[in-house]
Amino acid sequence: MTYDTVLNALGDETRRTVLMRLRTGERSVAEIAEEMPVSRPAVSQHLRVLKAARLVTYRAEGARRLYSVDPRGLEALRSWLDGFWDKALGAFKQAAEREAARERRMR
Amino acid sequence: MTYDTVLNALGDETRRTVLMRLRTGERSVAEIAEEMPVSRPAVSQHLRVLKAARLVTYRAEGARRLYSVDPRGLEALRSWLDGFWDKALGAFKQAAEREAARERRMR
DNA sequence: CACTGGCGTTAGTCGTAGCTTACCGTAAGC
DNA sequence: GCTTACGGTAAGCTACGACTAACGCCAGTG
Repeated sequence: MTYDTVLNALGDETRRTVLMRLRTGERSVAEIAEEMPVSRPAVSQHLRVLKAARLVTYRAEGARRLYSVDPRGLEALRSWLDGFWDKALGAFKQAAEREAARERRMR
Repeated sequence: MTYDTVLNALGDETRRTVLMRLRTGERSVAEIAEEMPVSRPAVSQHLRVLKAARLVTYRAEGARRLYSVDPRGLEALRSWLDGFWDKALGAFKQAAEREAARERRMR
């Protein structure tokens, strides 16, 4: 839902590789699992977490479910990152100026 | 060092709040810990992970260590996000076109 | 030189996330 | 109808990671 759900989801290595597989196009659960060292139910559980974070979606095609990347989760992460960057910019400036002052004293 | 170290570090809620505290300026370990529900050693361990991910730095001031945000980790995360976005863009387009085609069939 | 405060480190406990096995529902094909 | 693929769910186990407690180190102060 929010950015912290996204970061929790992306905190796991296996989930990231699942997401990588989907980067080039949609795939079924079995297709994802067979090129990974984990079982199919494990992939299914990871997909549930990724879906809750709005990082993936699926469309049903018969009994199969074709998963693909959902841009909304990435968008949430990006906006959080931008906001954090702006807020922290002042602190960076302070540090840079303090560093510059120290340099002047050294000289 | 790379983006996955950053994502592993940001995957923990406590580490994110530590980073939030540092967003407004540099602080010592004790200062961070006293406004959090965890002990000082716990904060210290989280700071070590954040430091390995280039998300924080510190400067020694006597026996104290004043931690502040390190832009390099955020930069690594941003470039990864941008790259992923570009790679996945093709897949988004495909999905959008398929959706549009389905809409036309429905009509 | 003691001594105190501020941090880091280690050892060890404990909770939880991730994995597997097994089971159940569902959709298509015979 | 029965059977065969596909996938989500439940139960259980294991292992990793987060936390605390105790100890040790270094810098400043008397």
